[in-house]
Amino acid sequence: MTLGWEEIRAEVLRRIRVRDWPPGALIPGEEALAEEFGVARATVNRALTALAEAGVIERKKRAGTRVAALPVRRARLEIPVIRLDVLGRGLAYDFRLMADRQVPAPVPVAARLGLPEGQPMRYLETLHLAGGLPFVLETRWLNPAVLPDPPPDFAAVSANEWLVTHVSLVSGDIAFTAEPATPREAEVMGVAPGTPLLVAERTTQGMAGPVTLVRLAHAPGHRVVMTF
Amino acid sequence: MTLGWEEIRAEVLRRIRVRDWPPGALIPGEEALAEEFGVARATVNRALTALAEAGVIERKKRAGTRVAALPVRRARLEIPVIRLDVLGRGLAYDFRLMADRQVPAPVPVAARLGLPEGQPMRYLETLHLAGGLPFVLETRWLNPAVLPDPPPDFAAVSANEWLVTHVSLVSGDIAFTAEPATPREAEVMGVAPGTPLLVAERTTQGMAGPVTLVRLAHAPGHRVVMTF
DNA sequence: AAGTGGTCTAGACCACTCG
DNA sequence: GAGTGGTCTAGACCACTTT
Repeated sequence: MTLGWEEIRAEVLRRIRVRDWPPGALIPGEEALAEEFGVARATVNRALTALAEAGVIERKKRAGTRVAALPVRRARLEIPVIRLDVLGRGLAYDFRLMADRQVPAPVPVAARLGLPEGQPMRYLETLHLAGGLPFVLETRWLNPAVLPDPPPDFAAVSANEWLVTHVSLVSGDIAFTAEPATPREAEVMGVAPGTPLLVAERTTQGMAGPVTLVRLAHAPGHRVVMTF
Repeated sequence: MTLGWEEIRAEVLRRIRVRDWPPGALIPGEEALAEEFGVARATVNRALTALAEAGVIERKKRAGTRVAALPVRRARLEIPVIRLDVLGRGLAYDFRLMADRQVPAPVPVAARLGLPEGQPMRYLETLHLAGGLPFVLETRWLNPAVLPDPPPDFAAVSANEWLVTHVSLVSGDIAFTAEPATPREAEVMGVAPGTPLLVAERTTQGMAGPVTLVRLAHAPGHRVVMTF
C-alpha cells in the first residue's frame, strides 16, 4: 500500500490527538517524515500545509513545525444567496421589494462604507419569504456607482442575487448580533416589537470602491449553523 | 520577472473579476495556462486549487474548470478560548464558577450528544467577566467519561480552557441564535429578562465519544465578526 | 476513448530566522 | 552560518467523467 498526502495528514493528526506529539511539541522535519513514510518531501509538505491551514500546527522556517498550543478552532460559514438558502431548507422562495428610494447616505452608513456623508445612495428594503412566511428582512444601502445604466429592476431580481452575479465583490465582513425587532421590522415580519432577532450586518467592497451595507434581520428562531 | 503560484492566482482572479472569464465560463486547462505563464503545470495547479478552496472556481475532472456561477462566499470564524477573546479586546479577564453539579442528562441534552437519557453528567455554570462586567454566561453539560481521576478543579481553570488543552476534540458544530434572556441569565448577567442575547450553542465530539454541549449567552451588544 | 484534474517524485534553489 | 519550510520544475501515472 502506498501512501498519499491525505493519509499522511491523517496519521500526523492521529499522533497529535493521542499526544504522541502533545500541544507545543516540535514535530520531526519534513525530510525525516518523508523518509519515515517512504514518500517524497513534497508529499509531506502537502499534508503539513493542510494541517497548518486548519490551525492544528504552526510552521516557522528555521524553527520547525510545532503542534498548536491553544488550538484555535476554525469554523467555516458558507453564505449562500438567500434564495438558495431557503430552497435548501425545502421551502418555497419568494420575495417582496418593500421600499426602493434614492436618499443621501446617513452618517453611520457613510462612515462604515468609507463614503462621503450625504452621498446619494440607493436604499432598498426586501422581505424574503420562505414557505410564504417572513424569513429575512433585508435592509440595504447600495452605492449607485456600481450600478449599470439603466439600473436593474430589483423588483424582478432581488438585490441580494443581482449583486452576487453582476458585481465582483472583493472583500467584506459580516457581524452577527442579537437585537430587539425595530417597530418597522416587527410590523413587516409580523412579530412583537422587541422580539430578539438574529441580525447579520455585512459590508462589501468591490474593485471600484464600497458596494453595499446590508442588514439582514432573521425571523425568530433562525439558526446560523457552522461545523468544524 | 518569474511568476509564483500566488501571482498566477491573482491574475486568474483578476480575469474573473473583470469578466474576461464570466461566471459559469470554462477557463483554459492547466496545461494551457502553464504554457501561457511559462511555468510548470504543478504551479498552475497550486493556484487553481487555492481558488477552488475559496469557492471562486469549480473543478471537475474531464469537464475542466469553471468560474463559479453563484459564488458562495465563505467566511471563516476563529473561535478562541474565551480568556484570550477578552484579553484580545484589551479587557481584564476573570471568571466565576456559579454552579457545579452531577446530574442525570435531561432528554434534549442527551439526544443532542447521542448519550443515553439519564446518563450522569457534570453540569457547570461559568460566568466570564471582561473588565469586571459580565461577558458570557457559559452553561455546560460535560460527559464525565472524558475527565481524569481525580477530575480537574474548574474553579481554578475554566472548563472552556481546560477542555481545549486536555481533551482532543475531533469535530463539532456551532449554532448562533438570538434568544430572550432567561430569568437565570437575566439575574446573573444583570439585564432585564427577555433582553435579546446572542447565543452560541456548541456540541463537541472527541475520539472516545461525545464530550460536551455548551451554551454561551453573550452580553447584550456582543458582536461576532468574520471577514472574507 | 480521450482529455482533464489530482497526485506523486526527485531534485533543486531560495528566504527566512534562529542560535 | 546552517537548517528549516516554501516553492518550482519536468516528468509521470492514475481516476474519473464526459463524449
